Amino acid sequence: MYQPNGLYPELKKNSNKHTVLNLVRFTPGGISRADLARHLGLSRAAITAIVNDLLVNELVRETVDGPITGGRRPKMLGINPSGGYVIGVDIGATHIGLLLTNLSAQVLHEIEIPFQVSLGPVACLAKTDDLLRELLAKADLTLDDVDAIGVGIPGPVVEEAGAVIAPPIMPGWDHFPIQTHLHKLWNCPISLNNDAELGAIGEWAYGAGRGEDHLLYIKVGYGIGAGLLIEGSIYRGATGSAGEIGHITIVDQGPICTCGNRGCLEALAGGRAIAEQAQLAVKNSNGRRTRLSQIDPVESISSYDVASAARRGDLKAQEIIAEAGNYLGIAIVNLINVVNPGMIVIGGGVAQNGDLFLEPIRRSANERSLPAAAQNLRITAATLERRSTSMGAIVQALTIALAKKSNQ
Amino acid sequence: MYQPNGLYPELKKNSNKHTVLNLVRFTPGGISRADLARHLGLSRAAITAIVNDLLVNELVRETVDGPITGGRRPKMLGINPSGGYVIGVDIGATHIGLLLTNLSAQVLHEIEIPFQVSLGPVACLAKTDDLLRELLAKADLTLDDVDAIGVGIPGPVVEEAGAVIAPPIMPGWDHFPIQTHLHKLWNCPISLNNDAELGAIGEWAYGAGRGEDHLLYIKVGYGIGAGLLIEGSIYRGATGSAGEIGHITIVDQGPICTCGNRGCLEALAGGRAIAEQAQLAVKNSNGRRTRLSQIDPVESISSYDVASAARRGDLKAQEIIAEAGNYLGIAIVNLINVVNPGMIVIGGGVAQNGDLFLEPIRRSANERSLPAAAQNLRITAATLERRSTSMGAIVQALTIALAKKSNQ
DNA sequence: CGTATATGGTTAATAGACTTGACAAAACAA
DNA sequence: TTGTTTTGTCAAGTCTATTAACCATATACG
Repeated sequence: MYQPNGLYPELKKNSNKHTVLNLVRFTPGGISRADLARHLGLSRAAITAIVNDLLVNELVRETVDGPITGGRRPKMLGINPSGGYVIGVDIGATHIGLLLTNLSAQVLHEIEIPFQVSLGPVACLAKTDDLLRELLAKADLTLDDVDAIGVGIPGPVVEEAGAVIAPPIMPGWDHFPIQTHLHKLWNCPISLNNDAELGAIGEWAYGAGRGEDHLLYIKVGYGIGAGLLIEGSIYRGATGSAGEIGHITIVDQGPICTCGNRGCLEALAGGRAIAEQAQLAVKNSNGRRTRLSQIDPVESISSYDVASAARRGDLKAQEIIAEAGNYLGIAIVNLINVVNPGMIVIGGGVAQNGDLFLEPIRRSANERSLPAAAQNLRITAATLERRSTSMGAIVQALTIALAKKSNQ
Repeated sequence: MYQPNGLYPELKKNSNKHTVLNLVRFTPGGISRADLARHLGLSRAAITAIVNDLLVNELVRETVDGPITGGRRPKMLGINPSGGYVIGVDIGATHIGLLLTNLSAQVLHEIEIPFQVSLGPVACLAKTDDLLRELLAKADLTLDDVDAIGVGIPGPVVEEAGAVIAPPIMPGWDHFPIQTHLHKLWNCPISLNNDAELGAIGEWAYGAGRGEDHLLYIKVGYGIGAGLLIEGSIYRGATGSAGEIGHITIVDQGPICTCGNRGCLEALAGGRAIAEQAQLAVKNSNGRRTRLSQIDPVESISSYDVASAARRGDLKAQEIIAEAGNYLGIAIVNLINVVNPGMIVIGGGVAQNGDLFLEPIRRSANERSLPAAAQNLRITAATLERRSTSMGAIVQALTIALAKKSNQ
């Protein structure tokens, strides 16, 4: 089951209590005591004791009668949504998004604005602070009402430092103490994570990857990153930079990448690459009218514009998207042979094109990866769409909030 | 600490007892009760009880006085070597090797012969059976004296089936019931694993990767495979084929590979590719005398011959080895960004060339992988040399043997 | 040398988590 | 209705680990 990261190691005590809490959290529709006993391999009596403890602390509540089983009907348990709030923050390369939810992860309020992360940490975090206070004002709440805040950032996070290391698309952020800075602003427990990791957690908890033991989430936004979830916990590697697939080499002497190398995946299939190719195509089209050429100035064409034009039938845009899918397919075949996931979920703006983008990937996977790994592998688009990362941040925040409450 | 695979799930009970046993097994020079208490986060009193249980069952024994600590000198604990034997079997693409050890993994006898795994499962397993009985005869033992046998095989193992799926270098083995077949022959607990995974375990337990939490072992033999050890346990992925890196694409329209695709790593840097390039080089050398050209017939030149010639100064052989290292470097950069290991250990025949082979790899890693992942990453050659895989098989066999004895 | 202090290991009493086995509650089937 | 099945609870007992005391053995220092 889901095990949170090492921030609150006291969770190792009372481990069954926390496993129960996690099963209640992540089982759609709730779960009965008898099912908990079966999942945990404990007696029903033991579960009764654990659940009673969670009931008196008002973390969990009995919701409805469960399905008919041929005997006494089970009482379903769910997280008690009242008694607290959490916030999820998604800082992307070109946007900032925030969600406010109750303790059962139901979204109460939401804000999203365009913002360039390259403007640096001070400006970006100040803007994030403004937005967070705006979000709280909407809900008529203050920071004291918030139990925990999860934050996602598009670079490799070193957990102990609460900072990112040399992130190619985040100039100026290297080693900036993000976690400490935010803690000073908000005085509230904060979980800082990589955006693709959070996307994986979000889709695993509430989206397309529900219940999958070996989930690989690939985020194709301005940059490209991957989050790997193994039996419900993030795999971060030795120094926290696992899944940084944006800078693996795909074409030996390909286009120059922001990281300084050539032919990186991100420089071929990332949102930035897609936008640049579309701009180039419009410039070379000699004024022929297409959906893309109507955008003015040409330099403002974004990957979202290309994606939207492709969905509406623009042939050049479709070609650009399919080509990006093709490059991503090559990278994914390597990932399949190395990681052998049970499911791959593709998120980020470009992935919302569905099969146009996914088909080249599926084709590569079937043709080029080993049968042992390609059998039973599902490749789908993210179902939380723009919210994958911020819902993942909510999951992390809830983990902290619920752990705090259950140890009072 | 090391957790064995799911074969004997009753290990989940008495988990601290087994953690103690594993710490005793894998700590060089043994470990004291006080250190066990610190590692496990238990009281010294609890450790005393657990250790007494292991002592009366003769699994563990007090060895020597430990180092001076400024107080009473600790008594070191080690595995009791007497009372049982295990066997490790390494079935490679072109050889079969067997080790016989006592319960503290000290090698008592050893056999290795050349053998083509492509001759098929029936012939290969019959030959293995002959060798195992020869090994037992050498030690004046019978199969009844053997507690468990670990077996390594160069293809992706599906644990539940005890078989391999579509292994490119093992024609005729697809879905053959290896584990059942061997169990009928030997009537003894058997652990069947992929050879690269066992290499990783072997180097982690007794070789270059001791104590490393995120170890990637890469085996460059006739084929190329990788084993990933995360906090002491093998990562197998969803269907058991994680780490099959031999067939990731390196050169888009490169040479044809045994798997049917083009430009696979194995077809560029595997032992087979190295041998073929050397044979070609000799044929094109117009009779110039080199170390390699003295081998007759030319078709019998193996990757071991190339490696040995390179070590003795043959320039053409060195060039071939360095080029293979270069291709492997490209693949490893991708692995570093995806898996973010703390250490990479390179094993297999070619790796015994040391820096000649490792330098191109280290150079790629530093130039092309992300700083967050490349910092603190060590890349070294395997120290168990030809025994990496068979010692890994011994580790797996010992895990079964000790679990059996401690649950009596 | 004797004494203070630190570490290593054991013991007995105690606390907490889980199991066992019995039983009531609530459903279905005849 | 009665019998069967499943869910949930209760009380007694078991097992594991903790606490706190103790002894054993080392160093440091006057």
